[in-house]
Amino acid sequence: MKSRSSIHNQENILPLSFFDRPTLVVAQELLGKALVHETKQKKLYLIIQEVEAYDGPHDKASHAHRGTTPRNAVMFDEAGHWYLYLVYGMHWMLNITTGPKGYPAAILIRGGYTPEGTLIVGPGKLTKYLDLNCPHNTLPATKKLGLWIEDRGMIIHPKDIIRKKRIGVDYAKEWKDKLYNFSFLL
DNA sequence: ACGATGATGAAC
DNA sequence: TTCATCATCGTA
Repeated sequence: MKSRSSIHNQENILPLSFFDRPTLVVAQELLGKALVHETKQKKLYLIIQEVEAYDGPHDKASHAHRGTTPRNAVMFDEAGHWYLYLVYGMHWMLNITTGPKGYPAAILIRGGYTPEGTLIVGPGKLTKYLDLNCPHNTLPATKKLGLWIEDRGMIIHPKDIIRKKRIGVDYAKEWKDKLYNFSFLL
């Protein structure tokens, strides 16, 4: 039984145990969950529609495959933490870390439905819509610190999950064709 | 098809 | 300290 306040707040924040599982499993289960950004001014959310897995130390598409650096260190740490970084000098990428401590993995959140049902396509557009940038980098997603993921009971049936190659990782040799991109359509 | 735009990491 | 690279996007 959930606590009374949890029900009243309509909040069911995904716990660390959700993220501390195989990355490909977590990636698929993130579809249909609500990504919430709350500040003093406003509360924004999207229903996660497209994700992409970066899994383990050998994945050549992953920032982690050359070992730990100041930027990617959070990928090696505990699951359920945000990894936010800038690409092309202008776009913020939002990732959530997965797997046990010491195992570098994360899931890039690439698309989502707005409350009005508009599909936001692309990780840079998604962070711009939610007004996200560096402040949340490395913070836990499993506490009420302004950015978290909620289960609102939406179920995406496995047969409705579209599985594709990852985008923008053609340099990743034998890892570039892995079907680590997951999405669904309403 | 390409330029914007700046952090990152590896080489030197 | 320099330099190539980049989990992208808007304009053409």
